[in-house]
Amino acid sequence: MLKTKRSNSDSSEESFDLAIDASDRAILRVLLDDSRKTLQEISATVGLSPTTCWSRIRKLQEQGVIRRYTVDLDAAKLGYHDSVIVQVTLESHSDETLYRFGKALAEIPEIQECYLVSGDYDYYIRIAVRDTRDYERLLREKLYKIPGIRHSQSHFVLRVLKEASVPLA
Amino acid sequence: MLKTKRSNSDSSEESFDLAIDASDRAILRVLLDDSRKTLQEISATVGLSPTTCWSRIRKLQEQGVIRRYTVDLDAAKLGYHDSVIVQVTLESHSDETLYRFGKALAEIPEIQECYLVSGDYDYYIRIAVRDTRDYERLLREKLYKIPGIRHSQSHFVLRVLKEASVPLA
DNA sequence: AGTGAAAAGGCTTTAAC
DNA sequence: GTTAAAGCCTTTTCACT
Repeated sequence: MLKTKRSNSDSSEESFDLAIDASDRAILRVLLDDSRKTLQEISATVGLSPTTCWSRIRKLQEQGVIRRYTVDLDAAKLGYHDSVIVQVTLESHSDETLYRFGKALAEIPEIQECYLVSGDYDYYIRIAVRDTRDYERLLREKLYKIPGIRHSQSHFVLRVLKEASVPLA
Repeated sequence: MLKTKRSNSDSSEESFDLAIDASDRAILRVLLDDSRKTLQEISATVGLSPTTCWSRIRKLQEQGVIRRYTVDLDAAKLGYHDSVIVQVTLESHSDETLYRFGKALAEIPEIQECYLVSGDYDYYIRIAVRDTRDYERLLREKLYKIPGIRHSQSHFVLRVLKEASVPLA
């Protein structure tokens, strides 16, 4: 097994590259598309026996490659018809400010994604909103209530071309 | 059943608000966290019988609220240790340019998310990269190969505070 | 590592309340 | 919406290669 020391890693205790081969990736590709496929169906696609697929899947779970089984929901059908990307610049870039701000953000349920990025220590946020009025309310009542914002810029999402999923090249 | 006509919707043929109550949301919350929970477990959490949960889940699937069952993968464990947010401004804002550019973007597997946003008709993109060298290669060999880019700005993701999931407030 | 058969258990459906 | 029950199919284990 190839083990390569990695410098960074904020999502794993293991700092080694895992031995994931083409069959594993084939399995993951099937599960990404439909995690309720039966072992027989998976087996037919990847060309291994159901049992082998099962033990590989179990290993992938134990390694944490598969973090969880979940559902993909249609936000619009739940009333969240729009999405807004907000870029926030903070007044202070101290560790404490960054930490406090990040924690406050994570508690807002409408926030779908939130990244601290390099450059000017900005946050990139994507918010799900019911409509423009809801957007205005969210910003005013929730986002701007968090102290420490120097500046923010919003962009409405006009079209979603691709949504999150891990590449398996 | 309350039916309200909606103006926009690019993800659904149905342009009505669906009748989703607190129990449905409770079920969805369980499934988001673990879509392999048994009906008995779900039933215990939401306080309805397994059969009722089952028929509600089936309805949610038919309505398209549940788009698919999938897995949540750890990108870092698959070798994608970093994430970069790229903001792209196009030279032309014609329909054809926007369409062609968007289509070309969607074909790049490393692109995790891609949004066309209002304002200056920019694209917001998040790319999964193996490391900084991989990032440079991706930009040079894939992104910049697409014609029509006026300007682009990259921000490395330093910390992920929250990842995509639909709010169920 | 992969395979195949066999047991244990859950899903799905129907029917009655 | 609920309970009960039946058949079917999966997952999971285990012994073997």
